[in-house]
Amino acid sequence: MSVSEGHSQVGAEMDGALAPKACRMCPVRADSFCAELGPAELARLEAMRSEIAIDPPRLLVQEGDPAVGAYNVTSGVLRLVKLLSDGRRQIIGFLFPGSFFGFAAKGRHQVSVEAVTPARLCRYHLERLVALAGEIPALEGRFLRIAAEELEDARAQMVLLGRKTARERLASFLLWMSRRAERHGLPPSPVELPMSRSDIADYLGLTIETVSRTLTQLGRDGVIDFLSTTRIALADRAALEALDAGEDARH
Amino acid sequence: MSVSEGHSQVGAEMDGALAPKACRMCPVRADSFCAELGPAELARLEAMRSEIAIDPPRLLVQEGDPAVGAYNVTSGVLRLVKLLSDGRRQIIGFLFPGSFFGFAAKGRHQVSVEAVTPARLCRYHLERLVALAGEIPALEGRFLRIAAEELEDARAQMVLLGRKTARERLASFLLWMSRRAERHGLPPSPVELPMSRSDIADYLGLTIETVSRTLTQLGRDGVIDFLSTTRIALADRAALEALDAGEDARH
DNA sequence: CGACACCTTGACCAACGTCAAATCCGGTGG
DNA sequence: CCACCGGATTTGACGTTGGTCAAGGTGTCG
Repeated sequence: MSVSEGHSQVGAEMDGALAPKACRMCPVRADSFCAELGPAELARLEAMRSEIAIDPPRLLVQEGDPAVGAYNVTSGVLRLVKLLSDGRRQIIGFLFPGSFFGFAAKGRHQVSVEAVTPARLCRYHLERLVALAGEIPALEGRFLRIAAEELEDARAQMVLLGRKTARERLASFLLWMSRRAERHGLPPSPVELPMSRSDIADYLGLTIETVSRTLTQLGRDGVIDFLSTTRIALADRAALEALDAGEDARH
Repeated sequence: MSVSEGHSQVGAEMDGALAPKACRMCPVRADSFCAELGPAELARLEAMRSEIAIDPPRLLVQEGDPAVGAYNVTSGVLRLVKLLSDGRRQIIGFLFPGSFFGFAAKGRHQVSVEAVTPARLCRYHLERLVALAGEIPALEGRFLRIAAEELEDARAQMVLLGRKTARERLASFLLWMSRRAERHGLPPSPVELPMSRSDIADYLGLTIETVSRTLTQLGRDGVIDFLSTTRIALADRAALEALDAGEDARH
């Protein structure tokens, strides 16, 4: 298992039949970097775009690969993964529809990207996209804003990983998923969890067992309700928010 | 205690006597975002620049402040801090000479910035700096690169905080300081630690006691040598690198 | 209906945190 | 130059959270 872009590891190329109008009709454009572009610019972007599909457990990108592609998620969920050499795993973040991925500080991707659910993405040639950004200041500004937002998320996650208890981590996670749903016009509760307990554990710096036990405990305490394993109603949002803020390590 | 920019919380304004040539003679320019600029552009930047000094334990910026300033460190060390509401503290990173600070995703700084040692910084009005970046593609590109590098650092730190043992965290930290020194033309060993044990603990997601005990243990094992509390020789770099990579949780 | 993957639960354990005391070290004043 | 002071650091004894190991459940898809 291994290897990278443009090979069988990656999902099949889709036919470009819809390409000319694909962007204009794209359901996630408002949430994506390409929202920044006018019609003429969008046409230029479309010309350098291809579409790919990727199903679990496929890798889109592997840690260490040369950074040749840049991607925008149109549907599905993916995870960003880093491994230690003995196999310990940390999930750095998730990609949802509208998310962008592609910048790499030193010419190589420093994370692997894997499908959590079947997903579709627009792919761009990174250098060409960077060149386009150099010509369109609004686009470069948008990328800068995306980077700043990701940095903010990463910093919040550092607090979670460095200082929060298991209960607080789960509360923060559930609220984060809830807020995300709300931002996309969905109800804030119940929350739908497309990723496995194992993914949640590796995202929160815990084990599967601790995630499971802690969720059970939150359920017993009436803070959440299980509609199913993957659908959770936030029964006591105030309690979750107190936990999220770290109001008291004892709860 | 509190509050923010432009007030007494911040160090005194320095006189601009050297200003016209200050940038050209600046010892950290090669490491800073302004390295990107030609003479004419540099003059424009200088015109919007002021210089400040800040001594511990002063705050340069407080979490939640509106983001009006952007800063470049010319000397000294600062720390980026986030707090939970019950007082638990996570240090998100350190700023060294040449480091840039200022982007905020939603108009407000999401971290506090505090002096670790007496420090000097160039200060810019954030909006004007952003406007300048909009006019100078190379500058905007540099900012994007800075953001990408910070993101990479943050992601590496997420692995550390989520998955590494105390021993591995200290090894990673010491190597990181060593590599940083080396990049700036200093010897990779001994490492000089300008920050307190408490800062190290809050950066690594540990307690002071665990930091102290773990360093003592690394010393007993011959991996490091204490020249003083704040100067540490890396006696067995290979051992540190094995720990850093997470080759085996048992060591 | 059965197999398999995923999830939950239980018993036990160890790494790291907490609480407390001793020691070190730099700065100050005699 | 030396004694003293106070904060930082180290060390020690002990407790707790979350990890490990090991069974059971549960649900989903042939």
